[in-house]
Amino acid sequence: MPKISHDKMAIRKNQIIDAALYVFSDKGYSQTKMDDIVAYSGISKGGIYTYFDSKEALFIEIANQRLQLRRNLFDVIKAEMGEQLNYSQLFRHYFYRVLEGLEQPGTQAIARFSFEFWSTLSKEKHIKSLAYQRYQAFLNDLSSIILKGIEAGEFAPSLPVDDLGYVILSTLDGMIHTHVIMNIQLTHNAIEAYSDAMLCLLIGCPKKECDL
Amino acid sequence: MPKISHDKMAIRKNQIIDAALYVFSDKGYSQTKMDDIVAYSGISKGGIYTYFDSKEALFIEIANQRLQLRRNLFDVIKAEMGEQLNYSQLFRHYFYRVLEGLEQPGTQAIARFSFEFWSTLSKEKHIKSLAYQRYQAFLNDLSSIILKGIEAGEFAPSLPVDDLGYVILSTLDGMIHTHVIMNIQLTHNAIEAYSDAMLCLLIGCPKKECDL
Amino acid sequence: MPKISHDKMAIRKNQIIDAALYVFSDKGYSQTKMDDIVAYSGISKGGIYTYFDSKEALFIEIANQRLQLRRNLFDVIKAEMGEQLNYSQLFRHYFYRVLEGLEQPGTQAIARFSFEFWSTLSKEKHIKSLAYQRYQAFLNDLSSIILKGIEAGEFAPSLPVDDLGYVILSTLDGMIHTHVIMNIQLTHNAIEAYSDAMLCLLIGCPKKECDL
Amino acid sequence: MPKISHDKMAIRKNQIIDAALYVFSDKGYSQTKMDDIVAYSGISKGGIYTYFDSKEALFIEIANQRLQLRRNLFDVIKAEMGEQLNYSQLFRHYFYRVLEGLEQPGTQAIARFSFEFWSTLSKEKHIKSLAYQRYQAFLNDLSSIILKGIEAGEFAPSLPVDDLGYVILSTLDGMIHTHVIMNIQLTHNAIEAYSDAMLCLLIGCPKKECDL
DNA sequence: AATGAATGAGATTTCATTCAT
DNA sequence: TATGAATGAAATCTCATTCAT
Repeated sequence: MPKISHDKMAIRKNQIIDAALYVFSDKGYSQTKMDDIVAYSGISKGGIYTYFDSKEALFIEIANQRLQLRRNLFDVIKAEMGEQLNYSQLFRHYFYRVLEGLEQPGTQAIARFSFEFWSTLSKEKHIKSLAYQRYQAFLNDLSSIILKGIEAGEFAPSLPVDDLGYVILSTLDGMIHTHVIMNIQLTHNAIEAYSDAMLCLLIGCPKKECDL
Repeated sequence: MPKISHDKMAIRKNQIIDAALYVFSDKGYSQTKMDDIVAYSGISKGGIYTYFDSKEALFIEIANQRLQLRRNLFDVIKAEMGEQLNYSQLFRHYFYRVLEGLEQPGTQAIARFSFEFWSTLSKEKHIKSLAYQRYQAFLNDLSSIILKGIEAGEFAPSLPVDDLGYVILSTLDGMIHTHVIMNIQLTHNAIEAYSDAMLCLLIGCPKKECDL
Repeated sequence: MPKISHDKMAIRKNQIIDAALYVFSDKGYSQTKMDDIVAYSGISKGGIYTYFDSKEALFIEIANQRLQLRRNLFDVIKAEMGEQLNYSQLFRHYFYRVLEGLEQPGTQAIARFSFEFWSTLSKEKHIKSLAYQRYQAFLNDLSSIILKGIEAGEFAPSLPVDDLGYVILSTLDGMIHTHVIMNIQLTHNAIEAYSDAMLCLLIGCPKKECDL
Repeated sequence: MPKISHDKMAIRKNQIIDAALYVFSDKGYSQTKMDDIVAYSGISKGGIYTYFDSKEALFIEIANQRLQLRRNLFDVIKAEMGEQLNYSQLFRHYFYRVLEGLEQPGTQAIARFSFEFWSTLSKEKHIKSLAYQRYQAFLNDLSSIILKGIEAGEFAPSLPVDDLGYVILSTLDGMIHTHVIMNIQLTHNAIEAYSDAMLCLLIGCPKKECDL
């Protein structure tokens, strides 16, 4: 019998999350002080620690929400495009959506503090395992779609699906990293080139031909 | 008229660099305290500050040395392989060299603290411009090789060379990032898949064919 | 809605002030480390910084309290002496009070670190303006008393009141400075001579006569 | 048999003194780094320490030179004014010379770092005794002139000459202090008022009359 | 549950002085 | 003598987290 209702707690939690997202975006992860979140959320230090064990926990909550969004993206695209979509187009749309989506306000900032978080804490045991879970979850999504593409006769990769998954996830992150961390302009042509390369991989362009 | 010779000073500088490289690798960039470098190098605090203005300057020196190494890598490969090497093979070798090279002791650690450095400090003006210079330098190297491949009739990319450069540099970083930061196993197959994808891009696999 | 009452906070603030006053007196301003104040007050480093932004702020608080005391001194003397006091006597008492008061325990030490503070930091903008405010406040007090003395027909200075104020404040400080900073014995006769000189000024001893 | 002549050494010493004077004036005593003096003098760190044991010794050398100047001031005034000068005029000239002299370039800066030096180091034994010597030397000069003024029938102080000396030296310092440390404007009227007051003291304005 | 004052272990950099060359 | 690289003991302020109220 909680003294305040679950609804109230959820509202409060969201207030905190929103404030954290805002401040992390503004200052980056390490430069954000708990006091900044206190100031922006209007909730007291103790209040925040009631709902989140640490600054880290706050990030992880945000990261999980973002992960859901990204995992849902294939479904969203499917829904938007309707049934006439083939798998190649699905992937193309996905890459464009993610990379062009970086220009939406706030998105780069989130990517920025996320990269910062992982690279700062990647050595900690519990962070390692968390990263692994996230990767696996995402890889599953990807693999199942690729497999469907293969079943549909559209994809014919010459290498195992999981390895393709590694490449796709990694390189997509790399495209984002160079843009948001190294601050290099990301052009439309680069996005197209990237998509082409990934599609080649999935479709299985004949190596011999390609490589001479 | 220096009190001690330039040689001695160079030796001392290297002592410091070596110690910093060791400690950064061991603890990561932000977790490294100047005291750690002092302890490991056996050189006094003031002594280190005689040669390097800050921890940041120490990192940048290391990063510059690594950049040289990476920029030289194409030449090294050419020299090793002799003249019979074609450009496709040159790139394949390059990708393998970089990615398999991660298994050499110390290499991952260096990548790790480098990612950490850039993601932590990427917002600072002078770091931004440094990142940009490094990117441009590297892009130049890459572009000139791709252009030679085109002249040789081996490459026929369907997109501008600079955009290809962005994709290659970014995605290669991404491959490394996922492995060293997210701690995901990097398989031989993934390296191969990655190389295939990049080669498709350079050779210009016919899009229509590829994408249906 | 403070977690602890305002009273408790005031007590804590005073604890810190007292400790700072003690340590400044003991070691001087620049030789006092925050750690000394921490040790002597028994309050944690962070606790002190909760109440005072810096060592400087701590000094200024002390200095303001002392300023109040000194500004009140004329009133105190009036109250003690009753109505039969004339303005000449008021000033004489004031000079004696201040200069003989230096022999009270702790007073010299306070003067000492105050001189140190001002001479060390006098070039900083915000310190300059602070010094100016303090001077003006004090000058006002002095001027209004001198003016009353004039109205009462007791004083007849031959120069503007503000300039007299400058001389009185400056020279009184000088008397203190020589004693506490240069460590020169301050005799009763010197105090008397000083008072005579200042009184001449206020009363307006005929110049011709004086100067031949 | 010195390897380099005394002349060369004297030149070198002066080079250092000049540089120190310049930098102390520019930055104040505590803010001056030995490296600043090295940079400005063009003489190496070791070189400076060959001639002066410490930063403190450097200040003391400068202070001694200035003391000589100030001690000579009475003679200079006498010489300039010729024999028709009486003692009252001598003192008046002296006060004006010192106080108006503050407007000469560099003079305030010297006063500033001198006050800083003494107030920072006044607690050290050897500094205390140095200050005492300087005071005595100066007091002697002053006393002997006052005595001559008495002999000449011009002065008739009602208090011992040494106490008058204390008052004159102290208050003159105080006038300077308020101007250069507290940054308060020093007016012509204030200087006149100050001179009047001191002259009253020397001439011995009848107390009863003055004080009612 | 909520508050926010208190904690205290750091972390970077400075600089007078020394001394090997 | 002259040089200037090396020393290393400080010293200020930060901030995630706790816990008495």
